[in-house]
Amino acid sequence: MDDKKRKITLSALNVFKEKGIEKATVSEIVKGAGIAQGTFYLYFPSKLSVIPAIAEVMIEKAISLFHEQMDNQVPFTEQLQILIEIVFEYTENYREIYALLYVGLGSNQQLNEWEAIYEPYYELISSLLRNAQQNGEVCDNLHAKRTATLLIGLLETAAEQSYLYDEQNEETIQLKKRDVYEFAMNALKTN
Amino acid sequence: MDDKKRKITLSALNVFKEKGIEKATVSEIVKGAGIAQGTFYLYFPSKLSVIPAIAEVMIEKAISLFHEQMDNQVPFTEQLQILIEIVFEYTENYREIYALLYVGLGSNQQLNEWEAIYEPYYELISSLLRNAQQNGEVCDNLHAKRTATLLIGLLETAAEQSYLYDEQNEETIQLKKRDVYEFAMNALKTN
Amino acid sequence: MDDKKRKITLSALNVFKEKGIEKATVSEIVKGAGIAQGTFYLYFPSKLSVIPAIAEVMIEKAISLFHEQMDNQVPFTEQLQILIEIVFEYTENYREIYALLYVGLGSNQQLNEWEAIYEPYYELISSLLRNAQQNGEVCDNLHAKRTATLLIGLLETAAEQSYLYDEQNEETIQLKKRDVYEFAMNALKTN
Amino acid sequence: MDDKKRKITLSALNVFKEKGIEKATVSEIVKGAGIAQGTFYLYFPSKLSVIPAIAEVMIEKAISLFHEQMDNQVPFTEQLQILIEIVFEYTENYREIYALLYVGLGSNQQLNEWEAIYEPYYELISSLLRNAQQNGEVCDNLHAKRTATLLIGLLETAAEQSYLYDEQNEETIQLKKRDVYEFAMNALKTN
DNA sequence: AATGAATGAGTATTCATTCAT
DNA sequence: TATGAATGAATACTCATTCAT
Repeated sequence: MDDKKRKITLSALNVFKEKGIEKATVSEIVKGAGIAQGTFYLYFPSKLSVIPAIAEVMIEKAISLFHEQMDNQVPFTEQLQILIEIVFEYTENYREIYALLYVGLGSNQQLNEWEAIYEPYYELISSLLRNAQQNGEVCDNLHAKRTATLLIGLLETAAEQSYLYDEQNEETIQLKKRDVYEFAMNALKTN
Repeated sequence: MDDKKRKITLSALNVFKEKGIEKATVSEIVKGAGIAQGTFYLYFPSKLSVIPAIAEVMIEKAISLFHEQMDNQVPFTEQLQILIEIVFEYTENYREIYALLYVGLGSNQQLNEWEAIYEPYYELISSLLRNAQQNGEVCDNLHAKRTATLLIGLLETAAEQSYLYDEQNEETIQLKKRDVYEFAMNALKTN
Repeated sequence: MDDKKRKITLSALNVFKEKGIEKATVSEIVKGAGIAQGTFYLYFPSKLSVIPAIAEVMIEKAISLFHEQMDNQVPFTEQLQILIEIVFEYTENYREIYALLYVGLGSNQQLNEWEAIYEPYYELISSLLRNAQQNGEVCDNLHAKRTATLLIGLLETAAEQSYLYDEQNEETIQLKKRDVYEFAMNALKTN
Repeated sequence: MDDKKRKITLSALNVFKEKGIEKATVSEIVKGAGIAQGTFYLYFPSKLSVIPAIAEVMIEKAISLFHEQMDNQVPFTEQLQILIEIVFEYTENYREIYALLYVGLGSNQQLNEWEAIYEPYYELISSLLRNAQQNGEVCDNLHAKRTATLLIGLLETAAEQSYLYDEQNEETIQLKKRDVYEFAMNALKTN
């Protein structure tokens, strides 16, 4: 991505996170990016059109977290725990912006883009499941890609519930992680 | 709820659904409610303060769908299918508004209210699970309330994915329902 | 004056003093008067129409201050000092509302009323001057009524300057009183 | 002053004069200034913040009237008459706006600015008095600056009374000028 | 006379976007 | 490419006044 385009995207990410999409001003975004007001419009046609670029950046972050922390050598039980840690970690940091993007893309009628952006992430989890199936750790009957989608949905929802509703002490968060681990493991395991 | 307050809430629900919260105008809301502009402010202090009232109405609708369609006499496998139908049905109708409320409550800093409003719905599913546990249809080790929360999250996420990403033909939706049924049933069943 | 009318007038005086005429609300005025919103309009046709009633009350206060403190037996030099004290005292308390009324009456196009309301006060000072002229303490050539008008204007302006501009320590106020006493005494005395 | 800022100030002066500060609309002000609505806010943060700029313009006008009409060569008796003419002239033109500013600055809590803005005008009159004192035309005991303040107050009040109360025929105005001339001359002259 | 719920006209201010430089 | 001054459309909220009770 062009250097300035990236600067704008990252600045917008911060401003959207702090103010929400509607209350964020282009003026603040360009201030954060260190460019002039008009320059913004050389790279994006409108304020809302930055949103898909932000979504890309966020999935990049999730995927790079995955590559940093995931270990292909360990058994699936452990891999699932690592995955849960990853999802909880990025949810904690990006929960608000994630919800904003979800709505923002909706109002922007670019939901199809949303799916395309998520695609590589789903694929990553799919291959994890396929490996586990080959090792007999995960039930063979499950369709890897579709199950990956459900699994990610489950983990993200659990993380959101954790950071959204609960009083957010370390204890309840650990409890939630264990709960969702048990739930998912049961759902996936060979009988 | 006061008659006028309810009229305002329902009108706001419709307008928010069509335009989104930020682009909705109080002027349209009152037109829909058949009252004068100033009257709105006798019942709500601001445009955003209608949001919790809408959330209540929506949970009411979900709960009444549940009471209409759920059958306490049938086995849990069938109850789960009914539950999936219910969640997919209200998600189809209220997905956008649901997401809007999520963000709206957030910007309104009333997220704790959100949990309180959801509470009776979680409790409803909990009792379903407890009955199934007594009948030996669901694994006894599971904590009913916490599992209910995860289960609802899973079903809602699946429904959202279905209506959000997919091309929304009847076939893929049926496939998604089957997938999530299998996934959840595995997660819950006694071994 | 009718009891309720007086209650409304006094409440309006307080609210106007605190908020200014434009920012004062009828709602606050009636709250202060302990009556209902609609009752206000049984006594006054509009918010601005209370202003002349307030002006009357204020001149009443000035005149009653005069009757309380003025001593007809003492020489004019001393009477002038007493008059200065009176004007400074009511200016300190009612400066803001006085200015508001001045503008308020203007926008209300009732300036002629303003003069009529002031009339008894001017007359009071006139008779003071006439007495002093008979006693040879004040120059005989001066037209008592017209001089009274100038004198009141001078004293009120001096008091306003004192409370408006200066840092309002007791010392500068005493200095101002002495200045205006000398100025006025020179202007009035027989040569 | 910036060209646009001056245009806005002068337009606001006119609109305030016609409608009063509260009833004046920014929309009218910008129409009069020949600029767009938003441009107003590039130069002033709010409608009320134009007031000090107007006050400056008005004192400028008073001072330039003074420089045009005052003659340093003539005796003080004549200078005082010229001064009275000046004060009556600008009071006639700017009485309403002057009162509005007085209240406007008050509600704006910028009364200290008001004094600072008036300062050069007071200084001008002071030097007039000092010259007259050197020529033995004005009593040496008087403190020039403090007396100047009282004198201006007296003249402005007299002019206001003249244009405010009286029926404003040329005769009563001339009478008022003569009255205030006698009053002031007595107050200032050497005995 | 008294009430107070309902009305709806009216306006300052913001900010995405443009365009002359 | 880059700038940033200028634009002007768009809207939540207030509050004096009314009127059915």
